[in-house]
Amino acid sequence: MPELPEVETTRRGIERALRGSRIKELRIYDRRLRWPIEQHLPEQLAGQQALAVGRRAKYLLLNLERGTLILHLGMSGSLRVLHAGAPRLKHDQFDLAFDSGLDLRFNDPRRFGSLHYTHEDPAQHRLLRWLAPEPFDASFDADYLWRITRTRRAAIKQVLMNGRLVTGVGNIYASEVLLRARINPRRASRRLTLKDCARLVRAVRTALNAAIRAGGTSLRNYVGTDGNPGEFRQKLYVYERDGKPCRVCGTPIRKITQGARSSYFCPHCQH
DNA sequence: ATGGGCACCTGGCTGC
DNA sequence: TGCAGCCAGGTGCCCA
Repeated sequence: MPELPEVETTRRGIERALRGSRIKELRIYDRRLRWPIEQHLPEQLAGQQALAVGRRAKYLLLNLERGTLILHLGMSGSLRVLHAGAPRLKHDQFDLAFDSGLDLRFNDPRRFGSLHYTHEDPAQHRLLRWLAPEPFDASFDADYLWRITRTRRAAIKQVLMNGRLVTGVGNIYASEVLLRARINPRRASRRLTLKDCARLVRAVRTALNAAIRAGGTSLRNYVGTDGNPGEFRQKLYVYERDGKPCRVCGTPIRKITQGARSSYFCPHCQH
């Protein structure tokens, strides 16, 4: 479910609510996430203060005094900040209870999410080590995109979705970004010009920024930490708009399948 | 090295 | 109403 804007919206909500408070208890309701939650995690976390909440790609990083919690929302996960004792709902997987009287609750119907803990530099964790630069980092620029696409035959949509090449862009925003950059999702990556790469970098940043400002996109499960849905859905140009008129030129939006995922594009605006 | 396909899991919707 | 089939926001891993 969540791509970078939803994860960033979640990060901001959590940080505001939890920064500085101390973990009382990790209550695990179901350890069977994408990787089973480590058995002895509760003892390791109890008593630690939450110093800050960071983000790397779509991972949330909860900085504690002695280590870092690495949390991924998967396809259908969401985090909410609740008052202690709030009734449990179906698919609640764990609660991180704080001494402030607030609980951080993870709900994830499909259980594709994950929770890890490390005492080391989280950037060196096996799940984070290979990730591409952050989209808002200066190192993610037209030259970078041009360089990594020179020898690739894969469609540009696939490159946007590959976390080792580009981070933060998932299936919704890949289509949205390509519309904004006026590039057809099927274009072979190595056929991109330097100017295409420059437009693409700008499009990634503007699309992600606009979605963050709207609190993310809610389609099925996603809610922010306050329980409210994101409002970017109304601003989508192409995603799940097949057959509807392009907001730029009026041509019907087309839907195709790439790598078993749906792509949406305007056959008139994108080449 | 690259890229394609599968796997993990539950639920909602469609169409017979 | 029931049920089969398909689809859904991610990504690690195996194989050619």
